[in-house]
Amino acid sequence: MARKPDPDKKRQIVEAATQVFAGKGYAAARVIEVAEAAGVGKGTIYEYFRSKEDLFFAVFEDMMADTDSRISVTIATVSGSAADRLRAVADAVVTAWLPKLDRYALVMEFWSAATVSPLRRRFKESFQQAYDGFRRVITALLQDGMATGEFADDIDAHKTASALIGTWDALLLQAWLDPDFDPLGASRAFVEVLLNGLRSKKIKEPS
Amino acid sequence: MARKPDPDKKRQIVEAATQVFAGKGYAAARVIEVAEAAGVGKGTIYEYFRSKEDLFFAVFEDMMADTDSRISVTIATVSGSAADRLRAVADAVVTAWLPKLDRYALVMEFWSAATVSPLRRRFKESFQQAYDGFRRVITALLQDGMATGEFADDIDAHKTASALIGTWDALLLQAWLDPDFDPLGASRAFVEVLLNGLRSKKIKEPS
Amino acid sequence: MARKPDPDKKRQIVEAATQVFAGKGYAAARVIEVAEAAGVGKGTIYEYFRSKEDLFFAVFEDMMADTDSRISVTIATVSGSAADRLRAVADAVVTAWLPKLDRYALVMEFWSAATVSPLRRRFKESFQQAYDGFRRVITALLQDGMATGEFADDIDAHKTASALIGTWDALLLQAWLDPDFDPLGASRAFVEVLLNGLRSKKIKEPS
Amino acid sequence: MARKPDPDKKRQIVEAATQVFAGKGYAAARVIEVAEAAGVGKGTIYEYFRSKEDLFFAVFEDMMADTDSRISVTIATVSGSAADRLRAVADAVVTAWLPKLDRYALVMEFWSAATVSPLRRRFKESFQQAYDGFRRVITALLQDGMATGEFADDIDAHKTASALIGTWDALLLQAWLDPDFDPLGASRAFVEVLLNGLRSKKIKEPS
DNA sequence: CATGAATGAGGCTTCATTCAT
DNA sequence: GATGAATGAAGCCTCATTCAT
Repeated sequence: MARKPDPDKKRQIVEAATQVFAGKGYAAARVIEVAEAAGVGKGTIYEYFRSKEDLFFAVFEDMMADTDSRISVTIATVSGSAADRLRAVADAVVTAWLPKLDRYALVMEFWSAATVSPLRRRFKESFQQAYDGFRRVITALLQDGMATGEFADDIDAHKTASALIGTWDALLLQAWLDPDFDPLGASRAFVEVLLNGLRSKKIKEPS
Repeated sequence: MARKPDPDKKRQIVEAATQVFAGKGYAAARVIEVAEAAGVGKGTIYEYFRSKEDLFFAVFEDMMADTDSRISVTIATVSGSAADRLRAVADAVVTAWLPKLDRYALVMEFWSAATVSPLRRRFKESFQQAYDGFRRVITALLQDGMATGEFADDIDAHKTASALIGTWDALLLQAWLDPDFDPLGASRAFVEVLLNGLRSKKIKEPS
Repeated sequence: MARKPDPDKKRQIVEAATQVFAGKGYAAARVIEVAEAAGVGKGTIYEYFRSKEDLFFAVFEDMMADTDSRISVTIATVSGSAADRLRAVADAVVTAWLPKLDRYALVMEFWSAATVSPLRRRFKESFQQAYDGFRRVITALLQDGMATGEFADDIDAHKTASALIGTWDALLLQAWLDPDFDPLGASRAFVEVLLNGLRSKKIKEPS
Repeated sequence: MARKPDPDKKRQIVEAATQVFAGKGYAAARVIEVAEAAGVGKGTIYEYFRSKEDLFFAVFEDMMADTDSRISVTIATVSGSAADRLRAVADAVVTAWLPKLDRYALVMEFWSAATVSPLRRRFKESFQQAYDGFRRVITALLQDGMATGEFADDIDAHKTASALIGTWDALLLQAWLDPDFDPLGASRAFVEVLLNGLRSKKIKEPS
């Protein structure tokens, strides 16, 4: 019987693993469950991944790449005032994640794994990289606004960007916890307050 | 009469567990390690906690209570303008956590557990409760400022509060990831921008 | 506070243990449960018994002695024809056990322990002794009937006695299994058939 | 394709378990001992049985089925007078068990388990079923004899059957306890007395 | 390449027993 | 004597991984 070679099998497994890990968490997830979800035999997993942990990392990288690309696309596409671009990015981040809030649990899992696993370094680095990349984008955006006079010139762009990124992170977390929470609304309201603050000329120095 | 019951033993175990769980993560931590860290026998753990998971939840509650009480104290103590009180709260939150950033990993563990464990409901509820409590405090603070005319009257206090809380959360996370990151500085810079935005009369409506 | 010395405490513990072992079986019973049932501290058990197994054996001996004395009393009391005495013994055995069928489980436990425990020899010997004693009594009774001409003279009294004892054993077992089963009725009906057989002159030799 | 599933492995494990449980008792037996006796890994046991207890129940059912089938075969095979058939059944029961008296301990274990284990319902039901089935057979045999006039017509067939079954049970028990005891002889002698009693016309009513 | 039967290291937990009070 | 807090040996079971087919 000729076996149809399936070059997508790896992807198939990663996707199944994403579902399973998101649903039950890494520790509680069983390799056999991933295999079943992927519609392959248990042994097949090990044809493509050295170990469960390796598979986990593959899921992680897949997710990071996915998120990353969405943001990049948004940044590249939008034009207009710095404020408008910030609004667009904010909306892009939140809406990119909203439909897959169920996978948000995975992010927690990744953090958690970053504490524990021999992979911790890889995870942490990847996370930092992602954060740094994103922060750079936001920082640049803010500095752009400052350069054009749209924003006040005494803003610490880097720190503000850091905080802002964290805000989105946390809004999504709250949405995951509470299905009634409206992260997009909160994000928008918050961004407006922020933009307002950014535009003002006088910023009181932190004591 | 039997050996005198030691009322500190439970606390002693919780503290040891906090260390161990923070260091290696819940899944990787071994009950015997906790026992050794606490200087008790393995069986003793089970005199005080029904299971490893139960112990984990105790660690969680201990941390929540700890954080909660610090914030409450700050709120009760500080007086002055709404802005000053917000600054004080921000500093309190960040500085309360900074010295135990090493335990921040635990928060990740908790999130993770909230997804996975049979305790998930208890975790989620506790989390939401803590978040709600804190959000209520910040919301009240903002509304206070609006009532006195210190802040603009067209702010969505609740949403802003949600976002702000998340911001602190995430700043600490970044600090945990990157020892060079300065969460207090970022928090302060961000709060100033925010306060500036809050004080302005005209806030553009989100589209 | 003067402690009232309780010389019956040992008995108290044996009785509690009887209840607990009968209810849950030896293996499933916990020493603490016996202690609680006896209204003493866990450590107190070890003041009177070397180990859980030792306590178990004490329960066993207590039961054997109890049963033994009841039968002996019956035998000594009843007079009349051999048939009537057999009827009386049959009724005595069954009715002695009926009210404590709940403890019948204990007999099973004892058998079971006889297989396993380091005490196996003691158990087996005690059992055999009890069986032998009882068998001797029944054998004598049958031989008595044969001597007086009441029973046929070609009966194997010893073997018949063995079987008869086993019958009662097993009837009680069935009663324990099935609360609707009437061991007394079955015993009586069976004894009559048997007596009828015993009285007849012609017994066909087993092939 | 994976290693070819071995349809005998389950049987192999049940047989090993029968040996081990009979030898040391259920509680004292270790799963690893069964595994070693079966020549498989510890984990393999759990491929075929949910738990140690489950395995125990499988051993039980195996034994019951085995006994059952031997009796059934005997019943179906033998013809002749009711008395002859009863003799044949008696011999069949005793000789079926004699060669595996070493496993008789298991029956004790089963009774014990029926008291204790979460499986108690299943055990008890199975026991009762086996007893009921066997009793039905013997009852029918007695009634047959009554119908043909071979036995007296005032016999309580059901009760007599109950007692008779118990007798065999208990004879085997005595044989297990005492290697010198001759259960087949006792059974035969007893059956003859009994048959003699059954054949007589006048049976005194139990008071 | 794919599979899933087999494995065994290692975890959590129980509970009889000890011994300080 | 009495107690019950503390202990740790030991068992059942899970599940990632291997490898014969």
